[in-house]
Amino acid sequence: MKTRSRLADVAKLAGVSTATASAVINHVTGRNIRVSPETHQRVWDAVAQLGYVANPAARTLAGGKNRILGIFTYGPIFPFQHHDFFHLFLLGIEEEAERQGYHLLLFTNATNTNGGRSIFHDDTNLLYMADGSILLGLNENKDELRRLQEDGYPFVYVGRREVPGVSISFTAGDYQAATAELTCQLANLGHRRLFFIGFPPRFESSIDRESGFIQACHQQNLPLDDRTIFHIPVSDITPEFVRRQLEEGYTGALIDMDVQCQAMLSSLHALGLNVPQDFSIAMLGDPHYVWDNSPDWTMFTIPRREMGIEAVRMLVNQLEYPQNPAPRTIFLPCRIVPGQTIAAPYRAN
Amino acid sequence: MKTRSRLADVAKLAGVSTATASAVINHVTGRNIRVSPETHQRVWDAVAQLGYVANPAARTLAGGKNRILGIFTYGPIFPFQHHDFFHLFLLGIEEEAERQGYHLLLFTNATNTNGGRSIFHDDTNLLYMADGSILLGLNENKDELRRLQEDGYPFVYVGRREVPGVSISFTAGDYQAATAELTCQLANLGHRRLFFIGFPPRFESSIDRESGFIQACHQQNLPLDDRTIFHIPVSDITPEFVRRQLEEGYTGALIDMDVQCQAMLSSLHALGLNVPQDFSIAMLGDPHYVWDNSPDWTMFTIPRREMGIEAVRMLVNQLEYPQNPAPRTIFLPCRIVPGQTIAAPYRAN
DNA sequence: CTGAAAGCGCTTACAG
DNA sequence: CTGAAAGCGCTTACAG
Repeated sequence: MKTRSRLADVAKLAGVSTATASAVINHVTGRNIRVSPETHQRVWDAVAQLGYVANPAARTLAGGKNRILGIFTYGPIFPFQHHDFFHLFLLGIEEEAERQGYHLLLFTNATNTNGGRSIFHDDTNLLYMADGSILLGLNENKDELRRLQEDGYPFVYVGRREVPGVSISFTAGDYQAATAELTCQLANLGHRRLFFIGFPPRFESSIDRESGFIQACHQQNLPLDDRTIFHIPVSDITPEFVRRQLEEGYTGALIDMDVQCQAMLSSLHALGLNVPQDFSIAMLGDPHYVWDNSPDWTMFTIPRREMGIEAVRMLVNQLEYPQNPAPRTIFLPCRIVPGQTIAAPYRAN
Repeated sequence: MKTRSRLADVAKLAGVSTATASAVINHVTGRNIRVSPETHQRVWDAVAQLGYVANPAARTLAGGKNRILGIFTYGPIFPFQHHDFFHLFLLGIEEEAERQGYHLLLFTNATNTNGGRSIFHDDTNLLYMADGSILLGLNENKDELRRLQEDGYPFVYVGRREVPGVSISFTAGDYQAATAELTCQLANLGHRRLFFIGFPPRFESSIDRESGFIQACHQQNLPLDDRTIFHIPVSDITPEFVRRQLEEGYTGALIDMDVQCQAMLSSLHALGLNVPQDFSIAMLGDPHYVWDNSPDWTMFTIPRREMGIEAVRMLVNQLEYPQNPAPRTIFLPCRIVPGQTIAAPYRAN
């Protein structure tokens, strides 16, 4: 087992100082640092002869960047279910990181005492190993994000995140516009009463869908009352619930997730009703799970790959041009998928 | 933007030397290094007060470990196809890395001039950023593996890899045993003539399947001649080819991949024959793609998750007990999936 | 055009 | 029980 050669070895063999060798190897010669072609050649010859390879840790420590982007998720990044939640995000992230010449560091050793993951774990801010980081996942800790921002650590969240008091960078899907668009499509088909089932407005992504719905209701003059917006568990989407809605004159719904949509479907079936003949459903996102007998949902897809790509671009831009006041937030359009679950309302026929 | 505090700051605040602070923070107190409980407490108080987080690059450089495991693949780690090739490997790797307290560094910035990826890139050995690395992927460069081994860099390959002159650590699926088992099952059903379609023995995984087949043929006294083992492209698995094999008396085949198996199936259908009534097929691995009308294949599954887990364990063991002559190679059993594509041979009825 | 030297933030013998 | 000091392998002013 031979020992690795160091920059000093290269310098000695080439008959130059480590400063010169470093400059040559890092291709920073040409402006302030001028090196004769002969010296240049001697350095590269020495590198080749010794099989020199730089130690990235030393480079980092000496103040250079290490061209590593961190990836932090508030949970396992490779979940067990086949339909991998993060896969398309990661695909975009890797694709763009490779293009920009960055490695990816996955922070997996971050389990905190509550069983979740934390950035400020034990005695180490994990993220400082990387030049900057991409954060993903629903269960973020806003205090950590604030601290990160206050520390001046460069990061971008994949998904809109608002933290009171600080502004953080993110790339998000434009759920608001997509939800509004689907709502308008239903209105244009003749629906006059539409209701919404979403999650409590604890997550920005839920807020965006809900506000898209409300916005479209205003625009289309659809009524909003206490039977229009629901934050209820799947178990509450019962046939009784649905019957009540039908009695109120509702002819369609915008629903935020496949599980809820499927529950709605089951309840309609239980009442002997079909989609979209008797009732229209638009799904606000793409399915998380694979269902045996799933209709061809009318929905929008979340631009996961693009969100990953743009997050890397934004972060790299931040790292390489820190003074550049580039946009720190970006909304990417969601593609509307026509599907087969919306139609003109029954009563309108 | 406050500046990060260093170990020296912690030491000063706690009124101790950096050596003591380092020992406390790294939990190495107790044997040679004895620290009073009060000192211990003062150090941790200082850490908390300053929000101290260690710089992993400095740790690495100073000869300490940084608890980072590298992951190197000879191609994108997140391929575009939905049925993600690496997903289950990564799942196992992450799971075990988290358990062992290691982070994961994905080397994505490794594109070489040929469009592939290389470990020794430019003037840097990427892998030295990590304590040790896990390598995956079919298109490895054996020269790089040799150099890595000669440099004494700790790594484990997921999948059997043989490099002339050096012995490298790996975790592999036991394809040989699984192929032999399926061959024996067919023989026990009454098949006396079985043929094999595989890849040219350029990959260890192909060699293992082929030798498992040959071994079982010997054991079961099945004939081996020039129509028994094929390394042919999918396009050559034509009805003509199949008819020829049937004429030679073959009643079943062991085939190394879904694409080839499906081609075989099509050719049989074209001849008006059905599986398994007229012909038996065993698939040597699990499908890579999702097929519209795929039979319930008799096959074996590759223990991807377990291979990932064991690779991490082996690597960590190598890192933490370098003197420990633990097994450097491990073969994990493949699970046989009964399926519906093998049966007693037609002629035997 | 090039070199001597400081310094990045740690760990680890070694000395006491 | 604890500290002073060397050293890991680089980069980067700074001096000439």
